[in-house]
Amino acid sequence: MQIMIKSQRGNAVKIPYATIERIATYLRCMKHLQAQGVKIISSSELAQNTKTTPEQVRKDLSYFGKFGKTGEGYNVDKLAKKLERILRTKKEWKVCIIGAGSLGGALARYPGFKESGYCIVALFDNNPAKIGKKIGSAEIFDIKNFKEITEKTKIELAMLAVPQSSYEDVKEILENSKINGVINFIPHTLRLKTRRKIPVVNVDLAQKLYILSYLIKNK
Amino acid sequence: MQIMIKSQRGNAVKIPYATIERIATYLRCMKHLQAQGVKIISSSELAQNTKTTPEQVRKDLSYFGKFGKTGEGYNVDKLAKKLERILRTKKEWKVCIIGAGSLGGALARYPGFKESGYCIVALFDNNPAKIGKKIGSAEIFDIKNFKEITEKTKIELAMLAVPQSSYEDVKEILENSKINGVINFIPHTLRLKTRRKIPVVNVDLAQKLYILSYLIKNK
DNA sequence: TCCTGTGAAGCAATTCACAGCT
DNA sequence: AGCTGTGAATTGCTTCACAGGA
Repeated sequence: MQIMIKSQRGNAVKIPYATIERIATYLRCMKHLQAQGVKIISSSELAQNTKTTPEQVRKDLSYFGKFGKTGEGYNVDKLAKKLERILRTKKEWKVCIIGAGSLGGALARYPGFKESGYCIVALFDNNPAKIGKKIGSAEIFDIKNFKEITEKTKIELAMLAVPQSSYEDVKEILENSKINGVINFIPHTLRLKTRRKIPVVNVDLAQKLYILSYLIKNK
Repeated sequence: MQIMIKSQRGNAVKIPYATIERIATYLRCMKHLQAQGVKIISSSELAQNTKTTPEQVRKDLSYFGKFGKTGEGYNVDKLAKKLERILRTKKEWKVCIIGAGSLGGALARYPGFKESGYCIVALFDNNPAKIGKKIGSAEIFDIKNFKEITEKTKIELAMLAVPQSSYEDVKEILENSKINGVINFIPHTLRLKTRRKIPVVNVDLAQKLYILSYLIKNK
């Protein structure tokens, strides 16, 4: 899977999906380095911290511009800013979580989202006992009001953390909403059939264990 | 990244990593079909359910053998069994979770692991208030006893769900243990430096949001 | 001397196209 | 007629190797 972008000169360029994944990882690494007060980093050091090769780092970055200084490396603060700009248009995205069970609750409490500029502003559930309660600063709303609340609050992203049995219901709710992107933790490959194309990132937790046991068996 | 396996005839074959990921997804799909009572499925139907192409499905499966019937499709029960056998050697793997916070707790309660044959048998934490309590059927133990308990109980897999600040400590504990594989939810690229190679699958939750916002921006 | 940036080469994965079976 | 299995062709990704700048 490749992603088209416009280059600085205006001509279209194809970017490998794997490059985007690594760019996000480089950014995370930059933030750690900033916290440690590191000012300059070379492609080989960055590669070591992200399980890749120096050439790969340089090639990945070169899709988006020239960020380094020859013979020296990359300025950590500057590169962090550039990578942020590559990955998103906004400073803060508003995110909701569908499903206020243990997984939904854990996602709501996960500190990494806020740190990265993704703000969990609401949860949705169909359990009356949960509605009205708060997790952190995010309130739990009735899933019936999903469309209304997300549109009023301008929530663009949703994370799905409901049990498998609610999969079809949630799919329909999303298709009728104005949500712009979805992270799906339900073990089904989600494909929303709407006119406008809504990107979906599927995360299957059990799949990770299958892959792990395969790797152990065949390492 | 490619993975070498021995083919039926004994010669080594390279398998794309992406193929393994898809095989795990096909298996999940097979289980849904079994639950629905579907007996036969074609490569094109399977492809539709897993966001890929029929050719890709057939090619993926062909690395491991011939599982279909010409002109008909695949027997769901039979294929499910075959895929299980491709992905793992054991019926049940014992898994522990390091970190009994909200993420660790959510993973311990996640029903999908047990359904797939991965049994959460223990959690580890350093908070005395939590030690001795239970989540589902899994007890929370003192992280100090990690090596002893995992070896005695024959736990092979670990999932990391501790805060970033405990990253270095946990890394050391794992390196001194007999754990055979790790799923890492800490936002650091984990690379264990031990003599025997321990496979690690890194899952960075915030990274998924970065990717999503990139896809929205460039769709 | 050291490290970036990048065309070109090499390698890997996917898609095509069709033979073959039922 | 319909669907699998698979070499061959194609496309895409990574690695190489080196020019060029500090």
